Amino acid sequence: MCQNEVRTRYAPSPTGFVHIGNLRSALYEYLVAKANNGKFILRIEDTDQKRYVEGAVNVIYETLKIVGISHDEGPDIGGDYGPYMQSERKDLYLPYAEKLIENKKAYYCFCKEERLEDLRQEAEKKKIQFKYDRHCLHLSEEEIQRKLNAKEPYVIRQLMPDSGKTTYNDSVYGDITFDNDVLEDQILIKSDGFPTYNFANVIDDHLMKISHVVRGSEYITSTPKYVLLYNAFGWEPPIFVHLPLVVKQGGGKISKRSGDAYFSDLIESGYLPEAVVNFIVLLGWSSGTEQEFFTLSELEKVFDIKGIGKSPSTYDTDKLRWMNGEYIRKKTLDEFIAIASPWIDKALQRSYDKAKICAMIQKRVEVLSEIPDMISFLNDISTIDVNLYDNVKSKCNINEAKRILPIIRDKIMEMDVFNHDSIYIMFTSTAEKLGVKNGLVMWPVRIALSGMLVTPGGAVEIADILGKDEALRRIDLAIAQLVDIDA
RNA sequence: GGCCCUUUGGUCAAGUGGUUAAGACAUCGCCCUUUCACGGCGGUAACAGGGGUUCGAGUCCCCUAAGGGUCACCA
Repeated sequence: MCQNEVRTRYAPSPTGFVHIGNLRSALYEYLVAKANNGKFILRIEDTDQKRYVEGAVNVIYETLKIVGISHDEGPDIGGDYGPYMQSERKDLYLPYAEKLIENKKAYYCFCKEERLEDLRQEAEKKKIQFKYDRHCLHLSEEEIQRKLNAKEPYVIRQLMPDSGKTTYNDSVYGDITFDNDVLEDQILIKSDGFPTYNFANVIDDHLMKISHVVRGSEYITSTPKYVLLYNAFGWEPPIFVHLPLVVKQGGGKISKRSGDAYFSDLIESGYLPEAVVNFIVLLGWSSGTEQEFFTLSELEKVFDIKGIGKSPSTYDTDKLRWMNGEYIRKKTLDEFIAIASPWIDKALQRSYDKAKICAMIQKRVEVLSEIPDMISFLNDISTIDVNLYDNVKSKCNINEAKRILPIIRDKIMEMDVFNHDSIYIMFTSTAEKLGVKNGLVMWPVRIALSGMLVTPGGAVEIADILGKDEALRRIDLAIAQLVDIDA
């Protein structure tokens, strides 16, 4: 294997859902690897047994699959550096921690959680930052051995230097320096025997030969601790690539309550995976060109770490909607029929020509979930609000409707061929004969056919979809309603 | 609060000392037109503030402010 191979990893913890910030990380990690002919590894970080969620790992596989990201190594497909499920690696971490203890870079801690809690509250009262007081650092060898023999629960803590500074280079943010004395003696091994994320990520990234650690910027402040760990082991740290956060409108981390933040929600409400990917990759990354539409495979070629910005970006649904609409419009009619069908079926109680409906709505749909409301009038309509006949621009009003509708009804009756073109000709020739604008004919017909002020498509398209019989029925109904109205 | 990071229009953003400071979404207006939408054309709108450095600063430095992140036996 090539020594300088680029290897990145997506290391989610299986909490049940993948939100878009998380998905964006996965995307960037994938793209950093692919743009450099590298490998993309999936590792599941399930060291917190308390947070285990049934089926969550499948959600992750499913999400990656829908998005079109495929991993080169992972729990489901194996690889040379497995296992890829951290819980299955459990026993591998302790020896590393013990080695650190030997080298005086870590120590056993037997402090009870209650004691820590008291310390924490005390610190809060004094308004100072809580930091473990190293109570157990000074235990004698014998004392430690005695407690160990007595099976007292313990954790292992990393011993931080208490002076000096630690600096590391980040590909996005540049050099970042921390005073060592702000670093707490963090826990490496928990009392249940599992490693903490803080320990496991370092061990695993090293063992799995991860070259670029790509992750959210919330890890910036804990990275010096990891660097110290790499140093303690004498390992070369990876290249760090911290990503600016995606925040919700108004600022703040994306959370469950901030709307359509979960990828699965987006898909269920009719956003296209490729649109979401395209939108999300542009949140914090720029190609430097004017191009704004990218397929995944294009991104695999042009993605560059240099294009990643430093400032957090807002998750703005307006632009996502627009972009989704663009993707919908770019589809062929057949493709659109395929993705719109479930939504049409959901809305329609009677059978109409789906292709005609799709041709009509394709340019008007931004998100698939809009479809049912858009076409529900095709089922049936309730009593028409006669005020809808009033329209200044087409010079229509109730009286004109009363005049025009019966004429159109008779014309339709005479038609043998009832399709888009013949309907259009019938309307326009009628208008011509009457010496009025097309709009004056189309307006009342469209209202009579739909009962709505705004419809996806005009009188011709709607009549065509409804068919001769239904169109006639609706116009008759409208006429009957108008008879009793004095305007 | 300590530490770290960020700051170009409402939003996404280009910009790497010299530009009339791009482009996109949104918004507004006009055109097209069979309502709406699509499409076309055009408009409004930004370098957080203050000091430096420099012939010259959105670009470099410092301070202030605002926002965010982080301070767990979560990741």
